[in-house]
Amino acid sequence: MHSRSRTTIDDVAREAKVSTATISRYLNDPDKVAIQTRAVIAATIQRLQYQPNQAARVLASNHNTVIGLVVDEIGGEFFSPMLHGIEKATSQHGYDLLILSAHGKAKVGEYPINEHNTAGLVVFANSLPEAELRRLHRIGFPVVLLHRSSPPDIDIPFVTVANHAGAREMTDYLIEQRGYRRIAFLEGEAGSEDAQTRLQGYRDSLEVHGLGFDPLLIGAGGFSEQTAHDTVMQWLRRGLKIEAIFAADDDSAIGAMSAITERGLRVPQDIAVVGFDDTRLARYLTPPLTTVRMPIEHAGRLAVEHLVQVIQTGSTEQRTLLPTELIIRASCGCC
Amino acid sequence: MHSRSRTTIDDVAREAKVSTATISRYLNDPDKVAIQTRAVIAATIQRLQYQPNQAARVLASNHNTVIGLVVDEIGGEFFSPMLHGIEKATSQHGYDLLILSAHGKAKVGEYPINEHNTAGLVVFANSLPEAELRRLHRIGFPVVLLHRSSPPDIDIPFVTVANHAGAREMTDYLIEQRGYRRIAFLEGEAGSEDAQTRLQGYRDSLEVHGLGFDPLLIGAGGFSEQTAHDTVMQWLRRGLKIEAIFAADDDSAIGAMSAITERGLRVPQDIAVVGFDDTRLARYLTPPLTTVRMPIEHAGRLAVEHLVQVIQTGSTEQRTLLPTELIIRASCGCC
DNA sequence: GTGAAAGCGCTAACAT
DNA sequence: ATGTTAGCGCTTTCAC
Repeated sequence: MHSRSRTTIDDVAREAKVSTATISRYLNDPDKVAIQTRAVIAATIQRLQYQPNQAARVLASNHNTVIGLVVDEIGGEFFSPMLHGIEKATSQHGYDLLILSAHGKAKVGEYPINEHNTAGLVVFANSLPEAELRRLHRIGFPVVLLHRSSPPDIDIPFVTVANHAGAREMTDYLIEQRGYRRIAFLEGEAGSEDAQTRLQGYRDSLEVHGLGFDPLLIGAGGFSEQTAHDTVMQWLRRGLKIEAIFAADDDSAIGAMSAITERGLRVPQDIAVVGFDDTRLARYLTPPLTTVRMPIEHAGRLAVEHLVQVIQTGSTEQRTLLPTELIIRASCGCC
Repeated sequence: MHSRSRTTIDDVAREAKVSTATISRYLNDPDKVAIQTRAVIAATIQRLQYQPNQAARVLASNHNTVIGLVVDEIGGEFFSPMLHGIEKATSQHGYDLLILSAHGKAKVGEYPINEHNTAGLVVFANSLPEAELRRLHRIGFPVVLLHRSSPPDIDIPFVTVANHAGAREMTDYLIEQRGYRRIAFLEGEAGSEDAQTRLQGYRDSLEVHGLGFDPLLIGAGGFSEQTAHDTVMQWLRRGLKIEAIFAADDDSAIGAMSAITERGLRVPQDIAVVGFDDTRLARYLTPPLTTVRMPIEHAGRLAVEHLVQVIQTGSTEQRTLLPTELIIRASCGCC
């Protein structure tokens, strides 16, 4: 453990021959201090290498400039742009960023980032259990949800994307433009709202087109290359008849493609594959991946901006649904 | 701003009819509290939805479990695996992670994450100026550098990869196995030690093979797809004769490849391209990218583990140099 | 096993 | 413009 730092505000005050209050003023609003005094203090701080103790400042002022981000696990193609957007917006607004990977680690009421060390929280998907969300909401603490909506009976602002419309559009396209009938779906992670909504979009499209829903055509993708690969491998071994695979995200689309290729089949001639997200990888795949583009970075930025608004004004847009866009490349058999 | 939280340790103490000291003991070491008292306290905490104030705990105990990570900007293919490694190791050792994107924002002595709110720091590349590094070192604060070495006259532990050997090996391969003579090099970011060391590895290989060093064959890559693209475009327009391009990282290799393709040339038949890092994208490119694999995630994990060791025991390995590995794919013209 | 009380380093009235 | 002082919420001796 690090020993207590030697230099405190008292040391500086003593050396500069002023009171601690003046040092504090200098730190928080230099204009309130005479210009000559300012110079003396600056020199003393420099000489003593004084570093204000944040914990003490927060405690005394009940005011802090840290924005917390709760995620479950950092990984996959998805996180990089999201973090980038969040980080940029955070520093633009003069806040620091505290990232917690919750991993479902703590019990409710035991999260190491909460109302005491942050000014507000961006909560990704279901990285926090609903009980903790409710507790935060009850005490009026600023929270913005990202990639999930608010529990129905309370109203926490959220930023998410049009998953249902995107999935619906993609499926419509596969049916109407490409003429596929037997379209399999690789589900996302259990419990993920994104995952569930995309599945619903797919099902609704099938229904509208009078195509029966076949449970055999639904498999686990887990937002993971490996999981998707294994599922598709099984389908293929069993000789399941499939014309196209709609993967709930690009990572699982990659897994699907590699499984198909390994079985000696071709994408899209034998089986078409499409994804969701349009991560950076998508256009580099062979064939390039048809997918639904999500404004990942933008969503991250918006979440922070809304949070800052809540922190500063007490309120913000309740619900933000960002549009998606169909990106047609070769993997769907269009060209 | 969030108003002060309603429930404090005093409230709990009063309601539970014990002293604050007992609550504190319960929080820090329940065994020191009688079992019946424990139950009462637990119930009271639950009922009052009490959340200990971290700032106050840190202040009073001078002890915290946050590990700080300083980066300059989150983005690119590189960060995702690095953060993943860091995050995993951090939580495995029971610490929380505070990430600061420094962006060269603060003056020395003004960093929002320092000895007061963290138990130690992992500092990525040159996200912190040397003066701050020296200050931290002077006060004996635990720091581990990642992807840079220690300033020569002091000894801060660091974890980095064998950039020189990797670049050297790659260049040797291009010359000896592929027979290229005119090999251009796309430099990395100015000031980056990784960048500089890779360039040196390239130059040393040329020299050993009796190939003169041609300054015209060195261009800006900036660890960026765009920068590299522009540089290569210029080279091509000027009709510079090049057999191969060694990009200082995979991102810039992608830019090089797209510039070549846009000019109607082929990789590798007309110009070979190789990169450095082996990010996830590399194998999906067309053609797949020959590159130098770096254990990015592992390096991140190690940095944290060494830091934890410093925090807990006061010392650790001074220098860790992780090996790289040549990954031969099609972009170098091998197949 | 538990309580009383003195801080931790700083801020924010309130004085002067 | 500057000093005095009472906390912020918690931990930690030292008694009992």
